Amino acid sequence: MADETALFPIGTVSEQTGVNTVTLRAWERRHGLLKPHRTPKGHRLYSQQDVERVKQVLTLLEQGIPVSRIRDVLDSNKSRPMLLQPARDIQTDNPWRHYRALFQRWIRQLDARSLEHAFNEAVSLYSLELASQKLVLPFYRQLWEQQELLPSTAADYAFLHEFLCAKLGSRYLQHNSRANGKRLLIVNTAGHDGQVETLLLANILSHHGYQVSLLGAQTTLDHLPLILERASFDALVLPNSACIPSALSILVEISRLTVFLFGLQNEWTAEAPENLPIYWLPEELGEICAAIDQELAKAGVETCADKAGFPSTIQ
Amino acid sequence: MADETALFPIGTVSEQTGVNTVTLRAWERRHGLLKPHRTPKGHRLYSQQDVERVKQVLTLLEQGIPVSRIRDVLDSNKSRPMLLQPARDIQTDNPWRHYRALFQRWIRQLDARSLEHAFNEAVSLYSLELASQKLVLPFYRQLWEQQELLPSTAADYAFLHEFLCAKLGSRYLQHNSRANGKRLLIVNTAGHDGQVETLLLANILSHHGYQVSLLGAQTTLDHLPLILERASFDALVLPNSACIPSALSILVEISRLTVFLFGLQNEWTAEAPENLPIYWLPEELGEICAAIDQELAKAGVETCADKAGFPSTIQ
DNA sequence: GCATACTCTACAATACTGATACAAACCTTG
DNA sequence: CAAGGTTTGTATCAGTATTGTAGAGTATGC
Repeated sequence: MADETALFPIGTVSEQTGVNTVTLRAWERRHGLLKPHRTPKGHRLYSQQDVERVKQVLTLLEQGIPVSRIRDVLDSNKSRPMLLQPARDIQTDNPWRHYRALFQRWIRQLDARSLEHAFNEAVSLYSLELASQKLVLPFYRQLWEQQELLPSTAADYAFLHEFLCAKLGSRYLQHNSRANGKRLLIVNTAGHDGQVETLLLANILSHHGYQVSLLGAQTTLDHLPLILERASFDALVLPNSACIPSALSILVEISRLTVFLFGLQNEWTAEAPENLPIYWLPEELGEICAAIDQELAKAGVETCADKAGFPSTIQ
Repeated sequence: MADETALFPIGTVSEQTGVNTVTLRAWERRHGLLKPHRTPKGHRLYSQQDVERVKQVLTLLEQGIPVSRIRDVLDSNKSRPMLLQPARDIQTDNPWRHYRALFQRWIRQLDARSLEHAFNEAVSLYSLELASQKLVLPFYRQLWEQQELLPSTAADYAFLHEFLCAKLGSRYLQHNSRANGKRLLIVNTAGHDGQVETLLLANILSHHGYQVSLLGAQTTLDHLPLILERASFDALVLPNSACIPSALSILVEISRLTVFLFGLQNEWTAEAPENLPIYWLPEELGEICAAIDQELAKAGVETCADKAGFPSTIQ
């Protein structure tokens, strides 16, 4: 269990990161890179976040950024979460090229550990939304296409898929355990191929504060009414695929839930029923939360006015 | 028997937990980690909860958290909802009944957060191996069977599957990033159905220190030679399914890798080639690491020698 | 009466602390 | 390109903290 409250002594941090204890102290003394808590007697106590920071420092070092500048780099990114260019060297023009190269390398070598490093760094320097859109998803989809043609890349795809499921699953659980907002049910009716996209969505939403429940590929629309009786949700999120308009309409009418669809729009969806609370999520990942917030706020108002007296879930 | 009110003297606790009596007293005196009841004459009397607490302390110690901090960590967890509740039910007779009930409840309500709490607790009180064997896998398999018959339980299965993938993936990455041992390649040729078992295995092995790379369901035996050229591994771990004896034999001869098979043995495997380094992993999860350690140690010493002599794990 | 437990002090093995020192690598600058 | 300075990782040191264990002396329980 990764307790947020857990604090580690310097030796443990050294083991976990591979940085000499002496060096850790030197970084702190010379550059203030870390400011661990102290015991009353002065022993350093590092939090899990400190450990993460050390790992970030390491990856920046690998890119040839001098230690003395790293603090500025890290702190300036912290204050402006989204868009600041990280260190200069990396990103002469396109920051993602750098990460693409890293991804390529670690995936070819099936090195999950290094791949995780690269992933963490990209996400922490930018954001999950941006990193996904610019790096992860294009890469993943490209491998998927290749894998169908070239058997030699099947392993790359299988490896990345497994990695992304693990990593995104991990973050989803972490965020979700702290989430306190409305309850969303995400159902991946798209099967294996939709797994990564679904997990990504779950990540974004739980990070934003929604309490997300995730259902895997064995569920179909038919099951949903039964499920919705058992637990109360504020909205339903579905992939476009395997959504039969009529079935969906009926579902919405019965459940009186707001439904969000994600993925590419296809024919029928252009003519989606207008009088039902069915919405398309924007393709831009960064806009998804705002879109849901907005519709749910509206729905929240309507609900009270419209169907006053009814419990928010169906009966 | 074994009511929750049972109280043990310090020696018994020491035996049950492996912690020296002197140490237990020191923990109490120096850090107030435990506050056992006392007889009128001052002898310590520990409850079952105290014993559990000691075990929690041990797992935190393993993570490198200093004894002096552990009290805070445990107490801050206590203030959070789930963690302390089990106290009574757990140990009446069968601790797993308690968790089965919790699992049932949280799965029915699709409540990932509570489910995670229950999972964490079971794993930290016992071990992943034990919790998997006694609780998680039986539960998972039961749902799998039900789900084929009763459509109403399809969601339960889909939910648990997704949860386990996320949770096990998360722990796997965490362990793996600290692992420093030999490199293992686990390939899940079994597809969706093998995902949880494979992740479980990856967890156990990476926790034990092996550097584990994980390949998902798109890989077949045919791909492996290509893959093995790109990255070096010390051994290969495969599910029994989809293993054609002849193909496997050839693969082993070419790659000169030790291969471990997991899952139920089927017909052909009884007659597995005896002169090749192909071994079955024991069904008992707790014994898997030892088995691999043993074979790899042997292989390491007499790499190219003839290992016809020892049929230990095969069979 | 013998095994077990109690308290308290002591001790050895680590681990951590700040400070200083030094060599190698990386810069300026002339 | 050479001289001189700076940066950075590591080594060392003396002093202190932490932590498991040992022992002495005494009390309890079956």
